[in-house]
Amino acid sequence: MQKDYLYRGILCKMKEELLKTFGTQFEELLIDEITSVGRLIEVPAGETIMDIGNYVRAMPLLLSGAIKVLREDDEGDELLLYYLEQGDTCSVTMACCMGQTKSEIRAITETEAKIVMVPVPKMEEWMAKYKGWRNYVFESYHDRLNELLHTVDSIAFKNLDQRLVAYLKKKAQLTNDDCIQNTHQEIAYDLHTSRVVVSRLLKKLEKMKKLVLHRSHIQLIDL
Amino acid sequence: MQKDYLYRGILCKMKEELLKTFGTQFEELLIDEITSVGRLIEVPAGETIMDIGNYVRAMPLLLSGAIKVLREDDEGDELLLYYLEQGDTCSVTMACCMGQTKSEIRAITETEAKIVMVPVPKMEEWMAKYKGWRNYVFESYHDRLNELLHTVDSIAFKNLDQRLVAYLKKKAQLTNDDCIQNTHQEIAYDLHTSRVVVSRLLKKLEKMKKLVLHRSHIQLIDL
DNA sequence: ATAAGTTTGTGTCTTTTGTTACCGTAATTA
DNA sequence: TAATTACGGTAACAAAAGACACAAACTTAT
Repeated sequence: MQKDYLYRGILCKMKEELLKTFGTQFEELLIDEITSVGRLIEVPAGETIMDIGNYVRAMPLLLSGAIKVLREDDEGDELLLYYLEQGDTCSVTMACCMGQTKSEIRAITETEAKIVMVPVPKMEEWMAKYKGWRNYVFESYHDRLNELLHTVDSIAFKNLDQRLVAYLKKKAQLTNDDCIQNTHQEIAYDLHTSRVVVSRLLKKLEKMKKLVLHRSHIQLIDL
Repeated sequence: MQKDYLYRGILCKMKEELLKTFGTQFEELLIDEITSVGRLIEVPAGETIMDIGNYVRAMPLLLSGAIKVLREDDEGDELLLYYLEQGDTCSVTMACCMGQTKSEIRAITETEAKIVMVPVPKMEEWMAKYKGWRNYVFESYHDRLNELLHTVDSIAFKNLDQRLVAYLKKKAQLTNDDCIQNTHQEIAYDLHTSRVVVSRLLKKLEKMKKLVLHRSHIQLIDL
């Protein structure tokens, strides 16, 4: 009895969350289906929710928080590709589900995140059944492709100092905070460079009065 | 009378070509539909079939030949992203069709190419109707996403000499010819670097007996 | 309080890549 | 045939980024 009550409470909360994020683009019936087969999880920051080489059995719908998606080189060094935000899903993961192939990327929660996991067979079923779902899946692919294109732009066409500035701006926007809570080493990992180089460039930006450096955090002034 | 006969001949040829490339993955009914609404075009090498900023009204199915897909920076300099080959379609273009947005990329025929152009409204219709089409569209997105990931790898993790070797190998595979018919300047454009740098690296490879340089073409020996 | 670890600043050196300039030769055109 | 253009080789130099070494400042654990 008590348990059943609790369970219904969780479902209610989940439907509410789904409506908040997807209410305008998903059919009500679809939302109900997601509520009944999806699993709502709340993940703290810094958790790896998908890793390179893993097989994928479920597709994530991000209700809140941010997830960073990255790629790894032969030596195990990383490169940030892009962030997922509210309403996004991981297309690469999706593609892996469908194709039964291993994941090519790693996904780590950047902040605390609420995620609904949808089992793979359902996503195929809904594709034929709900236009809203079809459009969503396509738009996701579209968005991710475009984001990857801009990632390519930034690493192929921009210098490290420009990339660093863009990185800091994006981070501030994501966390809604002008104070970046990262060490130089962490930033270096994301940009796939060395700590020394990041420190050097940050110092240059500080001299240009664009930010103020502190231990383990950076106060943005005017980028 | 005469015209009608000719027309049927073209349709026959088109269906035959479609069967050759897509016979195993598309339903027969779908092939018929494509034959009746699609437009078969034969494009010589070097033609721009899609450009940055263009709106897209049709989706291309590549029956034969190769298409290079590239990105441009602020100064108008280019970077090769990947090649499309037989059976491929341009997902970025597709995404633009659906979303009614402008193209983010340029597509140029690398060799002579046979392409079937499918009007946008049909691709949506078929998505609900044919499982074969749905799978194809998804696989295309998947493949393109993965190719872009490997493009990112190569520009972020590899040195120019490694990228050059990979470029030459790919080109030889595409044209099925160990002799690369390009000037150093053309290669420099694709790799987004300068002619001098390409000449330098090619000379190094020649000294290592990996290839032989000639005017306007390069004979690969052992890469 | 001391020791150990973390974080950042800085100097020097090397490698990689980009830039400019100039020359010789091959190909094309007048 | 002469002039022009395209292509490639090379040297010299500059800029960007990476590698290494070490010190100073700050934090945490003992």
